[in-house]
Amino acid sequence: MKKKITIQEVAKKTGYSTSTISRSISNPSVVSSKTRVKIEKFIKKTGYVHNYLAGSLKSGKSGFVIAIIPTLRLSIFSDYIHGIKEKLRENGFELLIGVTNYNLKTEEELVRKFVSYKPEGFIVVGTKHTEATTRLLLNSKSPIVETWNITDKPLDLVVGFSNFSASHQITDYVISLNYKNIAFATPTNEHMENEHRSKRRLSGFMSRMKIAKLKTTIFYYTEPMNHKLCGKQIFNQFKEHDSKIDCIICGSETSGTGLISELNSRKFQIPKKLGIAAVGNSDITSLLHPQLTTVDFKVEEIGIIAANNLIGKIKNQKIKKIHDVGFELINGASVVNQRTK
Amino acid sequence: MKKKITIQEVAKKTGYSTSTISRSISNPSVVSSKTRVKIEKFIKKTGYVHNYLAGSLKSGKSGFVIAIIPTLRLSIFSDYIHGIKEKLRENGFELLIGVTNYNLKTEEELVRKFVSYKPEGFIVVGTKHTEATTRLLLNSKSPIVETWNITDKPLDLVVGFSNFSASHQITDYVISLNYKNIAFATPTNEHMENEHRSKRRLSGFMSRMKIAKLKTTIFYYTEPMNHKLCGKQIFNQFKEHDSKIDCIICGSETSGTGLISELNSRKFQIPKKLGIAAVGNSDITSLLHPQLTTVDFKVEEIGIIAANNLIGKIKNQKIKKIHDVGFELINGASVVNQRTK
DNA sequence: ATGAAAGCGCTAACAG
DNA sequence: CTGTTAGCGCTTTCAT
Repeated sequence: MKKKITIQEVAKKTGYSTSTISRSISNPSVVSSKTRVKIEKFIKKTGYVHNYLAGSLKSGKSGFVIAIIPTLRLSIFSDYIHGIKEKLRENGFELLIGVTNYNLKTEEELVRKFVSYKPEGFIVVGTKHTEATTRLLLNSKSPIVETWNITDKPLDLVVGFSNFSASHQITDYVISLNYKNIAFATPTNEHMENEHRSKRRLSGFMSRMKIAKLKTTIFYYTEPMNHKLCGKQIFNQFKEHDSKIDCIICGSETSGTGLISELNSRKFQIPKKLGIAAVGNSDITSLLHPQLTTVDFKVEEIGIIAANNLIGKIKNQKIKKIHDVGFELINGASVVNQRTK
Repeated sequence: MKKKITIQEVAKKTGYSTSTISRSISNPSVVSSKTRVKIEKFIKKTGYVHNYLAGSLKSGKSGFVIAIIPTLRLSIFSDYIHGIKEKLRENGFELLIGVTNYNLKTEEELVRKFVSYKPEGFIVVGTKHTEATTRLLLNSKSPIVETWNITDKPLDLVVGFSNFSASHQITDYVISLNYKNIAFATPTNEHMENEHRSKRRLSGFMSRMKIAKLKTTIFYYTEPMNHKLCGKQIFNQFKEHDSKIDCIICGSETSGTGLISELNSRKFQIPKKLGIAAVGNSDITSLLHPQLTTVDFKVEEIGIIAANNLIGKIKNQKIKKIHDVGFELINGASVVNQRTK
């Protein structure tokens, strides 16, 4: 086992100073090509490995960016991370991921841990945090991007969409199809407690229904991440409900796809006997039949823009504090106009 | 903007030495509780943030583990990462993820970059790497776990399953249901080039078919990550094929779910008019109707065991070099016994 | 249980 | 274009 070789040895053996070695690694263009070639050859020969961590201690630039997400196991979040990661890679930053399981206290613990890594920026999901999280984040003096929601008072930057408007709009669309007895499915309160976004979606629905002067029904599910269970729970409430619901709007892509799957397995005809819509899209919706009518949040784009704006801020560029990426209506066959059917 | 405070200032202001401060942070139990409380209070008050990177430079332990995967956008890989991450977290390691897009040259570049982060271990997908990758990995002197395949000559450790056997077994099962004219769908050669696992799956199919003395048909797809496109391409070849195929085994969960979706959208009855099976499972299969009959690789378990074994090796424990986690047959309704139907 | 001293491996002024 | 110098902030023997 040969001993570890440092930049010092490379310097000694090649006859250059450590600075020149350092430069020829991190900024080759400032070194004469003769020198560079000689050094590179020596490095290749000996298999010297540059210690990035030592460098960042001195330079004060860790190159790390922290992204904190609720879970890695829903495709909306892995697509979002994919967007972030791509943008960071282009700019030479490295990503450290923290997973909260939708728990704000866990988010706090993650932030507490990650500040020790001296990251150059934070990208977090949501605009609601514990006081300690906020303090830690602000104290770090690094740029922060909040995502997946929009607010007029971000900690620093925000890139997202209005969960209220998204829900409002899908409800509006469902109403425009002449559905009259519409239910909204949402996580139970205890599961919403940490998930401000679900509440905003429920509000969006209620608000639009009030305008239409329609009666509202709420169904609940307890396992927001479990497609099948959401589907089953919603179906059970639907079945036992006394008045005749003609459309269910699910508060998430998870519950929406789960419900379609549940109904399919019961050969319950959609949209003939019941319309289904949702707030949120995923790669699954387009594989189901009928395809779910829903609102797509362009999560990868949120990731890309969040990373982009964060990097801009790191580089002291002037960045727009509030970026609303909006959303897009996905017109599936899971609802149909009630007049013309 | 208050200046950054270091361990030195904490030492000075509390009247202790830097060693004591350091200990009370990373190894509190060796410090008297009176001292610890005093220091902790001071830290809380001033918001001092420990610099983890500086510490690891001195201690020689970065705490980083590198995981390299083909993509983050297939749930099999995010579930796998989830398993790894969970185990690492329990043991105080931090995860750095590299994404290859199924390209071995990209894998090489990622490894080249990541060795500079002085990681304490590597977890890679696959047992096939470029020569340079192998050299870099071995040169790093860190433990390495190869995954998703099994080999009797791992670089270091391996945790996986036999792609050949998995494919062999699903073929065996399909044959046992008295299907006679079975096609196998696989990525085109140019897309397999870097993906040894697809070749092994094709071989498993061919081998079992040979034993059964059945004629083989191969269908190809060109975009292994695109569910819908795989499905369409396979369907087109099926439609234009002259002899009457009664079952298609798809080489991946992606193509399998894509094909079911495609057939559903054409109201093509499964398994009545055509049986569908696959090699590989994902969260989508159980939401489709009929549910895909396939082989499940227990990817999260692979992640957990890989991380576990890596950590064991880091801690100089004796770890079994080769760990075959096997696979499990998932019995969906996408195939049916041809005799009794 | 605590302190003093040494230095992990690198980068960044600054000088030439 | 290259070298000299002076640490980055922490951990870790080795003492006491």
